Amino acid sequence: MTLQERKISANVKDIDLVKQKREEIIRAASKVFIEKGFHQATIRDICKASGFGPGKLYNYIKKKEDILYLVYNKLTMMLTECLVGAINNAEKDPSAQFKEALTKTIDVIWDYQDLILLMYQETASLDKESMHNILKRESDFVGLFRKILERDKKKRVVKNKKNALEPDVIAYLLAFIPLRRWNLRQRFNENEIKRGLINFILSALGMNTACY
Amino acid sequence: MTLQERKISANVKDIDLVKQKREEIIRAASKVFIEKGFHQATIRDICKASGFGPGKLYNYIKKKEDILYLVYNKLTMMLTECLVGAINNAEKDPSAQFKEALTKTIDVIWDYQDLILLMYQETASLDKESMHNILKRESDFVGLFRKILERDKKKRVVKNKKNALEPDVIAYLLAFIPLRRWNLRQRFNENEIKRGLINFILSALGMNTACY
Amino acid sequence: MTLQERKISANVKDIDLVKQKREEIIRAASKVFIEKGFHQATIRDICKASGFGPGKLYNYIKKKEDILYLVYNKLTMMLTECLVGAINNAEKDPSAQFKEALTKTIDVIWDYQDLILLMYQETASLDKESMHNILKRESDFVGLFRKILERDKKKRVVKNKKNALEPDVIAYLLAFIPLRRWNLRQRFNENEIKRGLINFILSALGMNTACY
Amino acid sequence: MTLQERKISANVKDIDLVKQKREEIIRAASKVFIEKGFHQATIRDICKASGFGPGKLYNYIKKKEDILYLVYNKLTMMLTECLVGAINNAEKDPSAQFKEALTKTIDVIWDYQDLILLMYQETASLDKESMHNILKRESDFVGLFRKILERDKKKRVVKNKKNALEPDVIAYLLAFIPLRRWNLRQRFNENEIKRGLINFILSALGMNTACY
DNA sequence: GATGAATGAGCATTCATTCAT
DNA sequence: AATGAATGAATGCTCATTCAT
Repeated sequence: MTLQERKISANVKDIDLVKQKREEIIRAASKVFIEKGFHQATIRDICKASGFGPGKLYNYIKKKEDILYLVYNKLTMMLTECLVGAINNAEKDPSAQFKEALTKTIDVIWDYQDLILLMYQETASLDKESMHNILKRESDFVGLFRKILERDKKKRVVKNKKNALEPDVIAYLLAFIPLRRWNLRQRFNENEIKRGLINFILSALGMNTACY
Repeated sequence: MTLQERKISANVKDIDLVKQKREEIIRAASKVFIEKGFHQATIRDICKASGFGPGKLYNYIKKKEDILYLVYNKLTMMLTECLVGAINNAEKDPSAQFKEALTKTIDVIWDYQDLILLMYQETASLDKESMHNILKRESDFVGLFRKILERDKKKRVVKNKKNALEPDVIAYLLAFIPLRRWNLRQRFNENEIKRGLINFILSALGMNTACY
Repeated sequence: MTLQERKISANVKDIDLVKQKREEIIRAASKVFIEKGFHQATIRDICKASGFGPGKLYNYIKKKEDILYLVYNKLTMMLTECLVGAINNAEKDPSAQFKEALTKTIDVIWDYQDLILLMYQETASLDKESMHNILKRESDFVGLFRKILERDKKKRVVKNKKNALEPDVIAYLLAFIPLRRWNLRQRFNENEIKRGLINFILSALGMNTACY
Repeated sequence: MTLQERKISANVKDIDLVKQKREEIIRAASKVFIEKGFHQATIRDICKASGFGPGKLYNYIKKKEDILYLVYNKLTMMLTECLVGAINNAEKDPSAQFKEALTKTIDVIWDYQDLILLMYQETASLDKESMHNILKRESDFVGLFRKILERDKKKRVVKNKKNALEPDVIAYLLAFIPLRRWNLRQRFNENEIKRGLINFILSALGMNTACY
């Protein structure tokens, strides 16, 4: 599950500078992409938001799409790290631990729902290699869930359903909030959405939801 | 739940001709949009695919985005009709009926997964009015599910979970196939995906999945 | 001073029908041209205003510009006839007669100021032949003035200035109202403008302006 | 009578460069507009004439119409400056001074007759703000004439006619040359036209024309 | 002679990318 | 390494004109 980053070549040689400037680009571009979408966002928009001139910007990327990849890369790194972190923090009993991991993950997803929505909408805008790379992250993310579910099944916390698709569906359910946000906003508040989703997942897994 | 279509004005007066030519446009544009996405697809692409010249094309629409709306409109109409049809076909016991409706809906979704993916990706490309219109269809779709679930709960087929978000999540799960297609293709075949999804939904609702 | 009309060929053979339909076209197009200008006005606009379809319209003209020529032709015919009429109506003494001709001409110009403005603005949009034809009308119009002024000079009504340009300038002054309309509207009313112009012309000619 | 320029925003930041490049655009576009008129002139024509590519061109303007405004702006600035300059050059007696100002102004008008004709023909092509701005220049120009005439009246050089429209008509007469050029060319040469016009104006004002 | 759908060259404008300084 | 003006192919769309019915 090592994350093999697609390399984006830069004119600038200083690796640390590249890393630092790309962070600035990611920060600015995220805002612009969320606001306008990838295609509507122009390089000029990103220049304005980042304070870079086009020449400077293109010293750190090769094409516009690279910026999208940088944003996605950052995001998927963060999400994966978050899930890994939540899981490894194993102090409590398996059930409570899973619930906590889920809660934490959903909290993070809530915070980044705009970017995650963007990711679902604009992944197709990536070239083959970038897309393959990002999809690999997602399948790693699903794999992480599979591992947790299997571990818990062994410990008999989760009722065995023998449904091989289950981890994929669970992982997919996590995108519920970003993808349904606009449809839910009028009818539910943040807590209702989060709790509703967690309860649904837990009961789908046959886990006790009493504590919520 | 009446579907209020947004009217797109045309230069051509003959209503039937407009209807017919727009079908051709929808057919051609669907292919192009699926292949390239809305923004990458040029009017010239759609002209080539439809055999229309730009002038002819613009006799039936006002702007590029109208074509996207026409495609969405067609799709959401079909999906809603399909679900309504499946539900009203009430001969069997509630449980069997729900399962059948679900199976049929998922079959249709499978057939149109490319377009549904497009819809999730490009809805943001619509103008306010069109987007509102399409989102309304989706919420009608969810409402349809809520109705079914509530009807079945009364008949004690479905275990009551008191989760107000449930219909939204179920409706959302139907988009699993289009949205996860690329992530699943390598590991599962059509039947595994369909059955896996149906089983997950049924067991999440607490319904017997033995027959599958 | 015979007005040699440029012939515009028509698909339709019936001469009277052509004449009648062209009158309708002129009526409708005048409104549209005044409102939007020649270039901004589309054939569709003229179709809408006239109730003609494009096919019908093009049965009576060959190109868009022909319509402009038809409008100009109508207008210059009317203006010339008006001036000729006013002059030939020779009952009073020369001085009074000239003043009356001037007054009447200016009244007509006032009524058609929109079209005359259009003519000054869009003459350049005509092709060579049409433009030549229209310019010929203008020089005929000037010639008419020259004739009057010379006749009056012999009768010693008008002081002789020996300025060969005078008739041209006087004719030009008649366009003062259409061309300066927008600059005058805020500061003067109809009567002030008309009287001011007439007085200026008369005193430039050295004629008594007491009666005004 | 301060001339409030409408600001046209540019992508290029260097103010001096903008000024310089816009001069080039004005130079090239003037030729093209004179030859073809504003609407017939395409951006490609202006690109070809200026040696600018469309991208470069649009770095200095926002829309095609801005070019027309730039041309007009340049022209009206020049005309006003010329008149102001001629007037302030007050060494001789009022009568001679007025004649000189008139002569100089008409010389300038002669030199720019093509552009002035364009201005009369295409002002309607400007948007509201630009048109308002240009009309303001014209009324300032008329105001300038009013001032001169009133000054001279006080000094009894010009016979008082008590005609409030007089300055407007005089200013209007200055456009005689551009607007009548094509009608005059065949019958008069440059000097005849200039002298004829000056004499007409002077005698209309009741000034001695002996020296001409 | 009327109808109105079809045609397609042409338009103004944008914007990712480059490259001289 | 930074700057920002220049590049120019490509885009969505219009509209005078034609022509089958």
